[in-house]
Amino acid sequence: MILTTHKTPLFASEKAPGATRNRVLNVAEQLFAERGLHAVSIRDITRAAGVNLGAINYHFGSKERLIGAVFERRIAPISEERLRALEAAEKTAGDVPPTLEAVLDAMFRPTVEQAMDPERGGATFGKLMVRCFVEPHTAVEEVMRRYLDPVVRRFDTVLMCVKPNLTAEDVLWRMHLLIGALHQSLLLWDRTLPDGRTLRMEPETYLKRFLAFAKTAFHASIPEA
Amino acid sequence: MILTTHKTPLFASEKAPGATRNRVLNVAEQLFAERGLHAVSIRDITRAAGVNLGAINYHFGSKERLIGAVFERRIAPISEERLRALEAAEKTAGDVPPTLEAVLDAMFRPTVEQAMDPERGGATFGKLMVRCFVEPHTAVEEVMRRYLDPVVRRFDTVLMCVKPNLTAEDVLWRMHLLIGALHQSLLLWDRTLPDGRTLRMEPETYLKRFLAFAKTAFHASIPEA
DNA sequence: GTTAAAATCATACGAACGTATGAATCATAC
DNA sequence: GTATGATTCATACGTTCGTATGATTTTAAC
Repeated sequence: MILTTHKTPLFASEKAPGATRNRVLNVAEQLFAERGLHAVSIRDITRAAGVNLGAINYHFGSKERLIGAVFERRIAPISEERLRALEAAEKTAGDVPPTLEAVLDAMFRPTVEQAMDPERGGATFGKLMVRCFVEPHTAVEEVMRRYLDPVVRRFDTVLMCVKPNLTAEDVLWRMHLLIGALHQSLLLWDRTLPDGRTLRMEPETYLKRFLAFAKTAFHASIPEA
Repeated sequence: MILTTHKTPLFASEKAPGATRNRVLNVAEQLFAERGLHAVSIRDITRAAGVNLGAINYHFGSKERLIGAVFERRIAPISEERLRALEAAEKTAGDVPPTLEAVLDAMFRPTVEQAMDPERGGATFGKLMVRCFVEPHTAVEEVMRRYLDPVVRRFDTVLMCVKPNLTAEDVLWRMHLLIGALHQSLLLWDRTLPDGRTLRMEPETYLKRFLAFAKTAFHASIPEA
């Protein structure tokens, strides 16, 4: 019996499969990053994407779920990369804990590299991520819990071995300070400052400098009392 | 000629002057900090404040202007404090530039102390400020430009004397990283983490630790190439 | 071609939005 | 008292919001 069924269709039209869905995701990411989650209506998105108003509710169910989908598309690979890099660092280190440098690299390199790669959202997603951290949205919070919490917990555990002189609270607190620093720099990445300057730099330079900053900051001794 | 006019009226009612205006400001600050600028309607505010719907447009002109007023009420004193503290540090130092520690203290102490003082908005305003940084709003941007730009420019200049081995871009970039770190910690100040922990600590402890973090981070050497 | 599912479309609904208006109420000055 | 300005109030306007619906078009399998 010969089955002529093919799962991957030969496109009769010029349109790629999921073209509408993807265009909506891209445009939504762009607009959300530029104006904020609440300030963008689904009409803004469908208009800019050149698709029908109903497209969003058809493909995503609701605006809420669209926001979740936009965020998840980028955060999922980052979380995986982070955990993979951390594991690699542990493997390299062998029986002793990995170096602080290696752990911080595993934590921040995935985000920075993604934020510098136009194919994966570039600076746009960087800004969106900051918004998702700040603007409370049920759908986003669920996605963040699912992807980010395990990462933070995992890194937290390792870092306590790397820096045994710090308490658990110290480690967590410093980690969050660095995440905040990262976000701020992503937010300002392509913004022109009041004096006309910009903070843009080469991706590799950025990564090196940020990691140097992070490593030094993390080594700060705890003040007495 | 005896004028019996008095500018400060003896209140016939129990209501303080500007009571409605102030209640609106307080409630709006609270709600904006909790839910974000765009997610709060003026009906939410007037309902929570127990005042008439028209009160906001009567006292502030528009929602936009209310947002500006809420933000300005807190950021103005902070900006003044920062500049005053920086001047004091320069005076103390005499002919040489002030220490990095003193400059960072002048920059961050006002915000932290305000964020710890319930009388001046406490943690609520800390969160609101983060939102104002992230959510673009015409009225807020104008206020931020007016108050924050001069401060950053002034500190920038001084810091370049304090750390002459850094370029202007380095100084600016590190300053923004630290501002991001500060904001993140304000945002998380009273948030319960997934494991039930919190990052709350004594104000004086917080300030000491953050300044130690900032000072160390700022001293980080620039990576080669 | 026929058929059924998937996708797109124009359109409508009720709710909530920011703002404006004019009457009612209050406080103060004479 | 009366007059005047400041404030509060109930209410209405036009717009935009997210979502739902049913018709229409497109796609893929036979």
